Amino acid sequence: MTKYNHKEIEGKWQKIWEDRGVFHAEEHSKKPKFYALIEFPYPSGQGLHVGHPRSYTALDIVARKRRLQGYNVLYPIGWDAFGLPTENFAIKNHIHPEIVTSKNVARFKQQLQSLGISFDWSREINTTDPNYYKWTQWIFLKLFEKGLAYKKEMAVNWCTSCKCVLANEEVVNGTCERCNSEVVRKVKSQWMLKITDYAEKLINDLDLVNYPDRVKAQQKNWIGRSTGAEVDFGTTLGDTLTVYTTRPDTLYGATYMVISPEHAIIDKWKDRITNIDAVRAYQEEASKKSDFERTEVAKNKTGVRLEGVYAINPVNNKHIPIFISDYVLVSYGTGAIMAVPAHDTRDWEFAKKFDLPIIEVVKGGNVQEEAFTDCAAGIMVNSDILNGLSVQDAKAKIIEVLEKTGKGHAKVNYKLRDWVFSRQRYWGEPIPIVNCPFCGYVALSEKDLPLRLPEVDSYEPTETGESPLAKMTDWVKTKCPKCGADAERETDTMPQWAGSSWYFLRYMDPHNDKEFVSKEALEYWSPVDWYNGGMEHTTLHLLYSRFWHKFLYDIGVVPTPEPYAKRTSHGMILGEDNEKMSKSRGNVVNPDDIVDEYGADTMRMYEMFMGDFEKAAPWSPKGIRGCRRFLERYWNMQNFLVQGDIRPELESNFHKAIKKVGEDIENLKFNTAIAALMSLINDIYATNKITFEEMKIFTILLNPFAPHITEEVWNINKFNDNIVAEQKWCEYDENKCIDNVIEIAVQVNGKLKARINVPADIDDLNAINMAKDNEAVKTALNGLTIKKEIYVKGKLINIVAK
RNA sequence: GCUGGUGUGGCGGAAUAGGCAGACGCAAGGGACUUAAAAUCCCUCGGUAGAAAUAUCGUACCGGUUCAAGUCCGGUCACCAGCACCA
Repeated sequence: MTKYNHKEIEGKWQKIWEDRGVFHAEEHSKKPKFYALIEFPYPSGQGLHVGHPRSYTALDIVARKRRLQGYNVLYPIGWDAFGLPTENFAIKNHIHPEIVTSKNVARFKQQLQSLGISFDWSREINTTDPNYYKWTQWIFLKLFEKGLAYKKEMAVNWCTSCKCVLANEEVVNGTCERCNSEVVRKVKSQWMLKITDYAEKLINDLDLVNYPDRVKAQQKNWIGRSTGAEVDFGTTLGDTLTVYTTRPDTLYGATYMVISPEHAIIDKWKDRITNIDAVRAYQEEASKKSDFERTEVAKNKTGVRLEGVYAINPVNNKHIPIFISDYVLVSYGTGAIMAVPAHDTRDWEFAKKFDLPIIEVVKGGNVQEEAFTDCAAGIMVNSDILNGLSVQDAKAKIIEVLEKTGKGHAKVNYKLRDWVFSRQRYWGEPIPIVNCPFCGYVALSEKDLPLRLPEVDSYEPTETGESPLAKMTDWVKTKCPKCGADAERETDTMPQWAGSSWYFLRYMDPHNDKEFVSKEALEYWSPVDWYNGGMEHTTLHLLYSRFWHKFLYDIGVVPTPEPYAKRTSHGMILGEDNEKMSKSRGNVVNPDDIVDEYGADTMRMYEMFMGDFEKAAPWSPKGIRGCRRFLERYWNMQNFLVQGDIRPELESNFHKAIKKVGEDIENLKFNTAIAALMSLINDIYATNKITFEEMKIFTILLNPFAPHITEEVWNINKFNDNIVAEQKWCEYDENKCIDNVIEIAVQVNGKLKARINVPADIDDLNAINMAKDNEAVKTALNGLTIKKEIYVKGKLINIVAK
């Protein structure tokens, strides 16, 4: 037998697969379907990273196994190609982003194909293709039509480097998620999507899907549902101020009120507030701070009292002072709170600083020393009608009273904000809206889609914060689709998240030019059966795409309320130094080098073997050699191949391995599946030969992990034509997984004394008797009285003696 | 601070309806083959004591439940991720 030569084998089989189209999903199939999905890559200039294939290989293994099991598998691939890095590269090097994109895509494609991932390349999509973004725009128009897309003047997150607004989800620790530059607040008119309308469904419908708990928890956390009440406080100036609180039970403990510096009532009261200058100065100061600065000084509470006005507590008519302070956010609840310093840490700090009264209303703490917040089990005091009630009962009762008197009502609030959807950049989907001086914002009609990006000479973002498209006067100037008057196009573009919010639908029917997807394809393929991706998208792409999908479901164009039936998440591949791979650390591993030196099969094996799939794992250049050795050992088994069936002495080894590998693949335990194959090969080597039937089974089990070498072995030995086209996944027989003779551990008082071999079907009494016959056990029991004997079937005997 | 998670050899990691801790791989040491090296094959490989049989300790730390705890319960510490003045 020749030596294992990965270079010859891998190129050969990749070509055969491609020529025969063996991985193309079938149309109009009667087979059961299986839709596996990975997050389509952003084709960056750096090329593929060793992190990418971890996810792709994992689902490739599942997809290949499912094909062998008779499923019609859809495992598609495409390009999430709009976005800033490409645009920035284009600006710097004066190349059109479209050209940059197609170059990067070609590189990525070649790299992915060298890994032997069984993608259906006939369904390749690209978000920057007008035939694709036509339908992204179409979905936007549907959102607009239903009132879920609206334009609003508001304070937004502005990245000083990208010169572009960001969604809340894109701001991390006050900096830009992409470039880490400072994010400041800027008031701009922006397109928004009403994701908040779906807050409740996005939480509740997590019950319908199979996601890891950590993903569900993170999404719930981000949406941030809280239940409480809105309470109307009167004021001595006649106006009502409504506050939101999760603790209406503590209403009698409210000793002052705080409104955010941006609260609208201040303008209304400007002539009645006697210290308006001080108030204005504070507002001015607060507006200058970025969100980041505001939270940085979180410990140190600041504020100014509004002189000349009091709020009136609706339950006891007590007059309490009103402050403005930036610890109250304008964008949450009503922008106003009742402060209960006895039972809220922030209010307590503020009260201490401004020397305000602290009234205990739940017994149990020492509220002069610190806020007593952990008081859910406490009893109400100093609260008139609530005295003596539990916190829970007090909540219910006070809400009842407020509702009866019209002074308040139960209320649910969310931390989730609407999605800021416009970007002041060139390389994105144009928003298909025209601003008409007479009709306002008017949608393009469907027949005018796609609205193509105009050719421009310069894509530079502007200092003024306007989109580069605004400079294209010919393109901007248009007629109102409704009244025909002179009008202007929207010049902002959509964020990168737009195209990725529905791409999995397009894969079902990628070449359709009449509809975004045909009904038939939707009915057959929906939902995605298994979606694997990174944790970093939990509150971005994953949330956004669920929102879009739910909207599409509500308007009747998709058949399922949730897009993904099952979601799993892979851990990151770290550098050898256990740090995140990055150019600046110099610890990046290029997959091309690994494929060249060891081959794609070794690379795939190693990425699956290196650790728990769901956890981060450091790259080890030495560890990869173990996987290469394993494949060579597999290859070399051809040297001692003999005719014959599974040998009786290896029967249970094989059946156990079939069971283990199959189950482990379904449970993302690729590392232990491979370990099982390594153990099996060690067992085979111990006998110095392998039979044809054994080789066949081993080859099929290994095929999803190492598809090239297994095809070659299959082909050389003429088992039949090729695995993917003809072979079935192996079955195991539960009865044959059991050994005839099993080893049992024998303990005396919990300490291991011996191991004995017994027949598998031995009964308790005989097993214990055999154990007691053992010399080592006899010695240990010498002089002791047996108190208790425990036999755990097939595993262990424990004899308790004194 | 809140939410979720993790803590096991020199290293990556196995083992949870409680039942032999360290599977599998890497590294290391020894041996075979070789003029030599590489490759390959075989053996050893948690600590302590011992020539060995063996004994004893050992899954972050303290305590508990149990015949039996890496696994369950109570508490502590450390680290990772997400959120964070959200009332």
